[in-house]
Amino acid sequence: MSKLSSILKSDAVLPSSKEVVLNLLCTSNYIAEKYAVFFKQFEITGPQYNVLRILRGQKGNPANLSTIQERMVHKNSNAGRLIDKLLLKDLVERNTCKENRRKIEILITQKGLDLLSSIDPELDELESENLKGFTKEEMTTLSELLEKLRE
Amino acid sequence: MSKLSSILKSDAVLPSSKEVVLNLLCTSNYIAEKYAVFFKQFEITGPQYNVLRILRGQKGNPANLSTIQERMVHKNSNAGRLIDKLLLKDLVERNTCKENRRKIEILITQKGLDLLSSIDPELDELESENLKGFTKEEMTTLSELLEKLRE
DNA sequence: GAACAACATTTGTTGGTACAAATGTAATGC
DNA sequence: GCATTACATTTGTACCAACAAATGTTGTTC
Repeated sequence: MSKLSSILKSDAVLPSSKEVVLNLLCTSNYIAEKYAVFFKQFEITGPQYNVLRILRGQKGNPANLSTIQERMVHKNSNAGRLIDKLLLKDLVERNTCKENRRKIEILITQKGLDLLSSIDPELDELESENLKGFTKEEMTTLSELLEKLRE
Repeated sequence: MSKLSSILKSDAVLPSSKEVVLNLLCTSNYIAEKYAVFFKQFEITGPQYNVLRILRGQKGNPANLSTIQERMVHKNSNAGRLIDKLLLKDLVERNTCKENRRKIEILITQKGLDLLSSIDPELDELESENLKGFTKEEMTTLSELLEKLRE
């Protein structure tokens, strides 16, 4: 059972608005934890994967810090320190930009690309597993309602 | 605009399953951030509020750490250190249990209760504001779909 | 060209999450 | 009663989030 009441061990009757928010937070935690466990096998974290994905999307062009920050799921994370961690694992390369020495150029390394290649098929599997009980319509409805909540 | 593409600055077409997950994470961040800003006025954080709520729900009976942990939205948070923070603000009281000295008894203070009283009406307002565009049916549907995702 | 503002990143600090290990206490079996 | 086990909390470490301040660089204005 994964009802709110059993997660929070409380039988209190809540207004629908609180129930929605608590469901949102609990489900988000649940999914985030699944991802964390998944990424751990690759000795990486979710935010670090996010950075690598963005860098791969650059298709060879270097990205600077602010661009990465903008595109991350967590806008307020400190991309600089995430890059530090990725550097230690040789998954990215960092150079100061010659034309504008305020900027730094960040590139994904071949090792980084290889790691992503090994992660992606398994991640796809995890994702379809997560949503295996859902019809296409339910997924669309859920996405729309979540989007509406951000308005 | 709060569409995923504008949040993540990417026009990539994603499979529905990835889209749902990203929408979930983005919406959860969005809401969590709103709450963080809200609680900040009261010099408290979301998890700390969560602990205070649980303690108030005890209606005068002390709670021990493991009980609090169990009932929290974030199960893996370190309730012990949250209690430390609350102690510094005199919002809770901590005593070692006389019958079983392994346990500690945690109680919310009058100051803590007063703080909750001042927070609650404003929080209710924030919550109904968050969901003001939703019909009752939409809220139910959203809660159900979120719950289904945890199965 | 010196002062100033704008930009890009780095650093520092506080708070929380996640997990493992250590500590102290109580109950159980022999 | 002593060792073992289970229980409840504390402590330690690594990582991320949130935010403010500092640093270094470039562009602009007078």
